Amino acid sequence: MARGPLTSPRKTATQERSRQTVNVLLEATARILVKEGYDKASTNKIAVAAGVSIGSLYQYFPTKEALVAGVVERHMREMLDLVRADLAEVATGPVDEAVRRLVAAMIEAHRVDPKLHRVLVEQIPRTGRLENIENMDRETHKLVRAYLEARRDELAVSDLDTAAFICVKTVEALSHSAVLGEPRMLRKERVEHFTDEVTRLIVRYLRG
Amino acid sequence: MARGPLTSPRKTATQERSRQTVNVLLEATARILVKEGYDKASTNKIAVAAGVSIGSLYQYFPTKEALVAGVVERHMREMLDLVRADLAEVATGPVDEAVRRLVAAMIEAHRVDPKLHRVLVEQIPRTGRLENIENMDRETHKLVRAYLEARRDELAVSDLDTAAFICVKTVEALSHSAVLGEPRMLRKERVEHFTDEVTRLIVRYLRG
Amino acid sequence: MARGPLTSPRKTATQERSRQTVNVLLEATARILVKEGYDKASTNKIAVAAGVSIGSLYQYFPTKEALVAGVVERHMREMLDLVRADLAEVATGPVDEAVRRLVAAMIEAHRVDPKLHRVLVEQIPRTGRLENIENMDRETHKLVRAYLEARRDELAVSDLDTAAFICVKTVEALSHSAVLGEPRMLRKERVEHFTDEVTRLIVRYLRG
Amino acid sequence: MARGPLTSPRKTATQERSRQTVNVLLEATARILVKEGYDKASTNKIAVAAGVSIGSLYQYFPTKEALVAGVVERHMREMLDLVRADLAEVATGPVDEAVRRLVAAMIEAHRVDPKLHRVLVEQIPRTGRLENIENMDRETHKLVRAYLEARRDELAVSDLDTAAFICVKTVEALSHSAVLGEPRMLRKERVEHFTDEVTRLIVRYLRG
DNA sequence: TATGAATGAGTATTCATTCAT
DNA sequence: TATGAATGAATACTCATTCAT
Repeated sequence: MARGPLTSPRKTATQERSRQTVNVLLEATARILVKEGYDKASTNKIAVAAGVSIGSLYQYFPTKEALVAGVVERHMREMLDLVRADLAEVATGPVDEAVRRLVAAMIEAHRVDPKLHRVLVEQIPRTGRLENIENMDRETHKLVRAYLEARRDELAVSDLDTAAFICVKTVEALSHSAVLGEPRMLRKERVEHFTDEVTRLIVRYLRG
Repeated sequence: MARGPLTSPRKTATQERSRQTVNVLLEATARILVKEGYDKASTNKIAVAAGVSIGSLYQYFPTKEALVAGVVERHMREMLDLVRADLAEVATGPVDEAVRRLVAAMIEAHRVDPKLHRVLVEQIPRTGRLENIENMDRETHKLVRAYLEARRDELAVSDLDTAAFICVKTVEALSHSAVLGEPRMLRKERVEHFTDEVTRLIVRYLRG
Repeated sequence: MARGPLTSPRKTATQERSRQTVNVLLEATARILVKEGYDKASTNKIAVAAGVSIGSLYQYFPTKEALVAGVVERHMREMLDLVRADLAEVATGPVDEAVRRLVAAMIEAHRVDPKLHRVLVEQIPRTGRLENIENMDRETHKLVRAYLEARRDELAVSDLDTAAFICVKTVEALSHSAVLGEPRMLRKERVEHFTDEVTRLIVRYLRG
Repeated sequence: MARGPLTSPRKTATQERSRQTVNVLLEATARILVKEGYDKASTNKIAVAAGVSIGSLYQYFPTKEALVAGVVERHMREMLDLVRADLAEVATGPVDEAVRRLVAAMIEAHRVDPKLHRVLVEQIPRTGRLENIENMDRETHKLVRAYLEARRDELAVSDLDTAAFICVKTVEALSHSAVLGEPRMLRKERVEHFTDEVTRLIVRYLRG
């Protein structure tokens, strides 16, 4: 895209500054959400924590909902990226390997920022733009469904949608509960065991 | 009902009136929680909806938290009672039958009041008395673990705790998602199918 | 005291019971005032502390103000009685002895229930029946003025009212401040000294 | 005003506006305290009286206590400043002159805003920042004690602390009672007389 | 006469959002 | 474009008092 020298679509200083501010605000929001919980995370507190005036905050995010949605989307994207990357690597591999990777990736994804994840899942009111918190699952569902479809003849499943639904929800729920509710289940010496068990659960279901 | 001569421990009018008020308040709270969500469910609104003065509300529930906790506990008890009753009936039966009952009961439990369930799970801040929302899972875990222990020699599981954890969380998550997120998966003609699938998932895992 | 049989103005059982209840209520009020302060001393709390129903409380005292006024009046009467008794004993004695007794009595009076005294003086809103908290001073003023009048020719005062005003207010203020603000000034070994000083202050003023 | 080259620390418009708001709030608070008494002086009423939104009130004073403390401190400072100024002028003068000035100053101080003074003294709950209402007396005590120390050899007092305590409390109590309780004692033609009497009381005590 | 459940106006305080500078 | 003072509706909760039983 960049032909000559200096023609590269460099961001203007202003654009750069804006991006900066947006970033700073999202990070401050995440921090405050974790520290104070959703209810006590006021936009004024967030602005102070970000070192940005409340006026500027509203320049970039017109409502509190938009601000929180920003954090949610960023967090979910991060998690999804991990899963997507891992799944891509095994997209053409055997089922047991693929499932194991899915499980490991999902656990890893929940470890990106467990405290933030908990707040987002447990406390954010699902209204407006925030209704779609479960988007990640929908995306994962698509990926898994596509994989199952490709491997259909190896599998003993009647209904691809139900199968994908079960795989994704199950792996997600177990990762979530293990990371957030039973951290001792994921101590170094036991992660392997846990991953094995979940993998077995899914593989047997799929293979029949 | 009172045959004997005046000895029956009949409730006083006063006690009866109090019990009434408490009930009315819990019901109104549930209704408002569903209609407005946790954040907008103000105690004043609830009192109006209950046809009770705000003063009376605070006579019975000293904080908003206590009021919501009352609703949570009642709802969780209802759900748990369903599961417990069904599980008791198959406590000595074969694994596949028991699992099928667990799955069916869990779906049924999530159908008691799905909208309320969603609000309670998604929006209630886990602080103080409200921290224990997941108690139901803990109770169910105990029941399932006891069952697995009794049937240990039929099962191919190494670690009872992990196995119980996986069973409960998985069935709970799938029921929850199906009832709340994919209601079409539970249309009359498909409930059977869905129950079959989840049962298969668990049974194969346990039987090895 | 009772000569004839059964003619004594004996209180009926009912009257006795009423008097009891009133007493219990006044005592509970004083207790709660000391423990919680005026603002947090609610009539409901007082009723509970008195072991009396809120309904009964309002049968005997139609408003919170009346209840507190009861306590104020009782307390002020107790204090005043002490002063009056001591003053009566020296009503015909020499000035220095009388003043010393006034000072001692005033200190004693402030020691009857200093914590209650503080609450009554510092926190009770002076409205309605409560406006007259300073009544005690007015009574004492009369007594002292009468004494000064009787001894007028020994004294070097031009104006009896001003002199009485100065005596009473001064002794009262110093007793109050010593008892409530500088308790170390009234330790056993120093009471004498303090009493001496205050006595000297007043005697010199009066004697000229 | 700004002669020099732009270096004058001129207040920004913003700072000026803030200072204004604070002032307006303190004045409204004093007004409402006088008109309604402490208990009925709600923050909302005060905000309305100040022509300021309730939100702004809380921007500057985080609690009702802080607001009232602001009024108390300002009022006590005003009173103290009067006393301090007068005392400074006679710090090296003879005892009778000094005492007379102290008495006159104290009366003057109580006349700054007698109604407000009454409310502050009689109704403010002594908790937190408000505990120190009697600070003025403590300050005055220091000043008087220092004076007495300097003049020690002219005086017939054994104990400087007790003497200072007696002087300050007595003069304060008499001024307070005269201004607030017996205003007729301070009518034009009688102030002189009253001041004389109080001065005599103290001077004789000190001189022995 | 005693009871205590019920009342509801009133309180201090918060916080998302606006807008003059 | 950035700032932060200002806004005011809304909130959880209290308490003196009433009145049906």
